[in-house]
Amino acid sequence: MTEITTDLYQVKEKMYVATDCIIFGFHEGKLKLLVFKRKVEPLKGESSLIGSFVRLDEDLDVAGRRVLKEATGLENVFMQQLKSYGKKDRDPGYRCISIAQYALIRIDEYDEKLVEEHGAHWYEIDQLPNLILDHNEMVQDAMYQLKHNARYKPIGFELLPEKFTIPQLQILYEAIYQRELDARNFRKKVLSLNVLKKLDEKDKTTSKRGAFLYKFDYENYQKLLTSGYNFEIA
Amino acid sequence: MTEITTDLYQVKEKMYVATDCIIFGFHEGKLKLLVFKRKVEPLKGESSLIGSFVRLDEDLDVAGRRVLKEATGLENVFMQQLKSYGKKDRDPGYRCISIAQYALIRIDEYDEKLVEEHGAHWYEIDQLPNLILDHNEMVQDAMYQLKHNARYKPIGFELLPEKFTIPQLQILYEAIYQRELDARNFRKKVLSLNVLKKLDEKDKTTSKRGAFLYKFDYENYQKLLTSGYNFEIA
DNA sequence: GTAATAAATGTAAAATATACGCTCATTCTA
DNA sequence: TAGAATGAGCGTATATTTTACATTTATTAC
Repeated sequence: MTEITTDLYQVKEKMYVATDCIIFGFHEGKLKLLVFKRKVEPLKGESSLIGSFVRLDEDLDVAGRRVLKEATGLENVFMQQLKSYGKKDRDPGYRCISIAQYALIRIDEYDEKLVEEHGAHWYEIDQLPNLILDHNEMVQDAMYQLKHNARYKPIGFELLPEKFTIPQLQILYEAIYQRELDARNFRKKVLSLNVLKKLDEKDKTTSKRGAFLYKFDYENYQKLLTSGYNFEIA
Repeated sequence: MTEITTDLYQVKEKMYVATDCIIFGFHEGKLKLLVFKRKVEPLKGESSLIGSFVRLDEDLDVAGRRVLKEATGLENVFMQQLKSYGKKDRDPGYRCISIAQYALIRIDEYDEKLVEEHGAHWYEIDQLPNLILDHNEMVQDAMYQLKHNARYKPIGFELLPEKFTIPQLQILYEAIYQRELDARNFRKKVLSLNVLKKLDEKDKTTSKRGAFLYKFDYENYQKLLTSGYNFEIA
């Protein structure tokens, strides 16, 4: 057996490695978080993020996607590592570190039944219940990260349906930044990024006139990225 | 025994948890990385980051600081979690995930003897040797993170001696960003941040006239932070 | 056909970033 | 001890970006 990672020490102790998922969604103009109810003791009935142990034959990111899929039915969504939480007594039962990963999902796409089976519930981001262990901290950190990332990468689009209007996009960014944005300036800015494809369709659910639908232009985004473009949004 | 973290699964498998340290320094106008030589098989003699298993009774960040101290003798330096590396086969010997943490140290402060004992060597950041396992990736990620962070948090100061001149600070930022900066604009910008205390001393090692020494003003920095100040540098 | 509603557009002022050249303080040496 | 040499330190003009703000337009409902 090879033993590679450490030079300094012989102290080799195994521990549990878990991953917890911070699942963001956007619905009715509100940024929301998917919160679960524990079904087993201890802390049965308490609110919590959804998580799982990482299996020995499973990549870390694969574990996150497995959890997400089992909780929501969704695959191929935006998911990114947030941070590891490794205080020695973070879990009172045994030593376990958790790598938190956060996902951005289109609420119209997830499987409600699956979610219900897990006792899940969407909460508005500023009306969250108290969560077990260090999950509150995870959510806070994820929220910070989301705000930060949304500013430089167009990840906001991951939370919207494939087709969306500029006003919808603005409301999303307002929810992320938790402040109001100027409609004219916002429109100017996002259009100037050249990553939106205007469609010939309109969405008329919010106005009589209707707002044009757009798609995110992944190809052009990639092209601009490699040419060293700056994507500061809003 | 309580079992808290997971709802979904009973699959509970322990694994090794390691931490690897990416140690940046700044010396002679160059950004450098501390690289170690493995002293044990397998891969004996290969270049590597320094790391250790995380102990069962040890917080994750404490483990990072322990490794850093044992490798360099330094405590109380800037250290921050980078990312977890968790591919199932990243270490050919056994399943082990590693949480990479990066440190910024003042090269004039570290204990050379300790470093030598570990077969360590400072490499310029653009002349690194090949490293074992996924350590190259860790360094790349850390470099990206450093560039990014240096832009919004005044972490650059962590790499300089306590007293430094503006031209020195500029050279550091040039090393981090890997491009030249305009001396007049750089000076204007950093001074406008109001986090530098000008001292009455001069450093005359690089010019006849001498350059005034400054200290980073942590107090004022904290004050400005809480008042929501924007710290974009360079 | 008119009232109502949100979508869409433009421009001027303020703030910020960039580009660029000269003087100053000090040391070295002739 | 005068003056040449060197990097430190400063200021201003221009370009770019951000902000603030008001009106018209397309469509539906009555």
